Amino acid sequence: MEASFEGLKQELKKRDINLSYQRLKVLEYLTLNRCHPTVDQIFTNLHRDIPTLSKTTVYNTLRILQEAGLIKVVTIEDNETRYDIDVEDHGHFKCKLCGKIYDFHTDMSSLTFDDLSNFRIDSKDVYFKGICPGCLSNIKENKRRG
Amino acid sequence: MEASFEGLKQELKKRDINLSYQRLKVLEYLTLNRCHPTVDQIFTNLHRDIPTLSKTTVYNTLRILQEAGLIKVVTIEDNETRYDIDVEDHGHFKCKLCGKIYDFHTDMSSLTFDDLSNFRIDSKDVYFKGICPGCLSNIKENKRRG
DNA sequence: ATTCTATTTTGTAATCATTACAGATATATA
DNA sequence: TATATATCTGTAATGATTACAAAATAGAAT
Repeated sequence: MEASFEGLKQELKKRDINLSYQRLKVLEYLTLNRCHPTVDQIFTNLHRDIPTLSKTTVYNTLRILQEAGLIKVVTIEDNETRYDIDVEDHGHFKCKLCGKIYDFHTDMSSLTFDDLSNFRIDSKDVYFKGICPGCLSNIKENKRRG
Repeated sequence: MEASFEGLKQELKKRDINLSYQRLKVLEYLTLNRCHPTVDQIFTNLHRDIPTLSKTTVYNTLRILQEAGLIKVVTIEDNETRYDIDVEDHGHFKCKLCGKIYDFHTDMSSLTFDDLSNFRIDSKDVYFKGICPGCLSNIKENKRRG
């Protein structure tokens, strides 16, 4: 687990971001928890290991990592900003019932759209919403039982 | 302008939403201002005509209209919830420089993605970010002038 | 038109996420 | 080790949104 630390350090150095214990820990958390955590989740979990950790530091770190292109912000819902270590193009599906966010692979280049040739497109995000298989089967189960 | 009121009333009645002056005005504002306004923009503008209007009412109304499927929430940015009267599938492009949000037509059905056949997909959103033509030419202009 | 009931609106207070800021701490360099 | 710089921390401030109760309004019944 601590082994990947070296790799993360390289990533930060490559981008001229000074390494600090807090920054490495945030990055490590995102690497190990690919569930698109919120700031609060990150803070609460890291706080167990680092009792002096401040939420401000988590915010600052996430901003720096995002500006460096190491992480992506997921704004699929308006009341909860989430963070994703996977910066490759992919889609996000949010289940309305359990709230879980699922990754799915999509080929963004397959998407046809109006002529935007005079626009400089830097990023593309695809967000789906609906109900996941687990919650769907729960619904069916409840119906059967009445 | 007031002529479209009748049409909007029908829309509300069809969905069992009681009509009130405030609700009609919010809906009318969104119909006439298709720039994906924020709550604050809607409130500030309507407040000129309706001095007693409360921001809470704007929030309540937007929630009701959204639940009825009459409007869509645009969460392309994490710090500003925006509202769109156009509920048909289409993409949103946000310019990083001027902040303006542009609509563009896309064919969502052209997008290829992983097997989600066990998921119930209710909505699809496509968000692009980058720089719009106007801001791009401003950049060029500034460079030329040094 | 008047009364009654249910719904909606309003305004304030509470909540929650995020940012600003300044002092304390840690890091890198000489 | 001393010094300068960058980072972290904790509190306070901000801004968006929600909760809530009283006031106002709309629609139905008389």
